[in-house]
Amino acid sequence: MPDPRVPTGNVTGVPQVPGRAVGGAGRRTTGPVTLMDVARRAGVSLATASRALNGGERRVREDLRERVIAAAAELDYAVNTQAQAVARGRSNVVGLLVHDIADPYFSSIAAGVMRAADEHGLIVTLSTTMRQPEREAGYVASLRGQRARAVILAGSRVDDPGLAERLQRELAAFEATGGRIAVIGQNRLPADTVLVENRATARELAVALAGLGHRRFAVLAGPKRLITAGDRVRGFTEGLADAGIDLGPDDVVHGDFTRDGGYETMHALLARGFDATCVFAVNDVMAVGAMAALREHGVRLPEEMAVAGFDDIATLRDVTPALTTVRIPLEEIGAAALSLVAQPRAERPRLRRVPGEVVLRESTARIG
Amino acid sequence: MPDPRVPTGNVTGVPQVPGRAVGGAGRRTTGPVTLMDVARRAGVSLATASRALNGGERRVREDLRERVIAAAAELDYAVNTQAQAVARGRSNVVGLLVHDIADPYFSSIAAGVMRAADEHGLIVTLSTTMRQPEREAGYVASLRGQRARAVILAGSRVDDPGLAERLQRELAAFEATGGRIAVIGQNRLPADTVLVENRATARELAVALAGLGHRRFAVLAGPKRLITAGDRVRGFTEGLADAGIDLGPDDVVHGDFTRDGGYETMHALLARGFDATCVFAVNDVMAVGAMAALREHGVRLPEEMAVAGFDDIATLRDVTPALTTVRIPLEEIGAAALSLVAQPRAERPRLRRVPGEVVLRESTARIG
DNA sequence: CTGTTAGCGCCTTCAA
DNA sequence: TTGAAGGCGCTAACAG
Repeated sequence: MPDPRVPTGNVTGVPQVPGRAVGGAGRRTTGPVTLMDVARRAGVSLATASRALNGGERRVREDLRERVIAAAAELDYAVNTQAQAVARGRSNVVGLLVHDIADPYFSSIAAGVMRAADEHGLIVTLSTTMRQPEREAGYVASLRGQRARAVILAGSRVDDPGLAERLQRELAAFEATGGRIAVIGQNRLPADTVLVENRATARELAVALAGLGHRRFAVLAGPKRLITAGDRVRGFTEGLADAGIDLGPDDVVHGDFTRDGGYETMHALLARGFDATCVFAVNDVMAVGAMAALREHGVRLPEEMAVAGFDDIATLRDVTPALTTVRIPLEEIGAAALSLVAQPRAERPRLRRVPGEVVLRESTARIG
Repeated sequence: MPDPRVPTGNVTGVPQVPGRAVGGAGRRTTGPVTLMDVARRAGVSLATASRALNGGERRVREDLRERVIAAAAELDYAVNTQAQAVARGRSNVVGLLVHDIADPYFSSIAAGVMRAADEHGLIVTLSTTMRQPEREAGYVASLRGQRARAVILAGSRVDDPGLAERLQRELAAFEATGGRIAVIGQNRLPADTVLVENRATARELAVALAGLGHRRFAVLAGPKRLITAGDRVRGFTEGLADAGIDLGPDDVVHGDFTRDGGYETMHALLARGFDATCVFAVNDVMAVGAMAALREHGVRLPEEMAVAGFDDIATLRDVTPALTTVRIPLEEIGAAALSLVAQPRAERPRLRRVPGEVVLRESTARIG
């Protein structure tokens, strides 16, 4: 159960919700069953009913306790969590902020968050920026209004000082009201962070690809301001340098962080002409788009062109040729982020490093 | 903005949250800024402040209104939506119930729900059953506790009278407290429904495949109790019958509704031996799993075996050979469901029919 | 148009 | 252990 304190109702199977009339002095309205109703039916006070139902410490006599629980079940009572939150000053909801929930990267993270939230008895509200990072701050403000217990920022940080400052202020305000914060991706905010080793693993990937005999590369780099994308490009460049390979500015082309982004930049590259044996797309979804574009141009994969991605998206593991990529444990990352915010705040921000793993598959054949 | 009534704060850019001391009689606590603080700073009453900030109808003098808004901005005030909901008796949250958010079918629907929710100023809380339909009722109860404005059931209905009855009772209770309900998929619940024409379109698909010359089929049917899966199998069987083709019980094998389900049942089928030129998997994710299994067995696609799926998952549009499938407008379905629950309840449940569209691609070559 | 005053449903001291 | 009562932050009559 998501929250053990919430009576599931219907234990007795008596569908008594509409038109119930309690005790001698029935309630006037037909609105939701309230704790008052339960208390009256059980013949106890409001306070006792509250303690019996919620009671962290069991300081209520057993028979009364049972009567209250029975009454709650009979009336199909469900505690008003909003009122509970107002009275207690804090709620049980965690806000999850993503750029696009249809993107498998985010939906995998979300799955992990949901699983962990369930275990912790927390409720998750979802917000999507529609890939407009400038909306993040507004959502954090909204979550502060909801008195959310925590917020998880799953989207990549953005290279924009103005935005970052506005977001930081909003986060500070959120935290000032007792909210917890976790960031997934980069360690650029003074908050608990699940750091994905984009740069280091992209570097390993480059070395591995060079080891396969590739010497000339093109990079589909994603949006310029997205730090996740930038880190991957940087790491990749470094890895190539390790192998004595130089990546010219013309070899790096920018575009959207989506399938269509990969498709279009690949098309542009093909139209312009380029000299490489291997294309690195900074995420799998783009890589798949690039593969489609290459095929349309009659380029045979992997013989005539190698392609590598990043993330190891589960749904994409069956594309052909199988995609060389970096495995990122997205679901675990989501779960880890939720665990962080479920814990009380530490003195210093916690940092959880998550390594990636290079996975060489058929899309990058050995050459030379 | 998600909710125009929620002041975004930080309009002035004064980071005044922690340690503010208002007017002569500063507040004792350092807790969240309250409407009372705003009212005091603006020199108006609580009611006026409330009206100025929320004011559906603008019945507050302009200068006062401005003073209140300025005060709110200076204090970085964010209305406590929980308290608001308690006072008003209803909240702005909609519960979205899916089986698995990592499944692209559900994440696409979720994307549509999010987009529409944003337009309507509603907040979405996500719940996942982890593919255990018996958990649905519990989540509806939890949403009743949250005083959610509505719930959207995105997962397939299940063929289980006991479960259905428990869910119905829970939904009735939810509705009795003023909640709205929308169901995606089958029209088996007395609630607004976005009906996906699984059966009719599966039938069309079968006819189309028969038109390609196929005469012997195998069906990866998914779980027995999942009605979405069942409807697709039924429609497909009917379509074959239209073409004078009989589908024997041995030609239909059950398994999970996932990629691995498709992979494993296909493997089982191959191990057992079967006589078909075309495999129909009841969703795309399973179809991709089946393709992987076929390849492992050295079966060439599509020459030696045709494969068809269902849903037209965007992320899977680039598999090779391109997958024949039925296009379902998942995002629009999600948006439609949200629109239904955003409207006031009608006398009779609304029904929105969503047709699918057969998309023939390379995975099902013409034979004969 | 503005302010006063009850609530909304629940939790939680504070006495008993 | 139990109950009465005040308070959480906000809204919505109801008077002015």
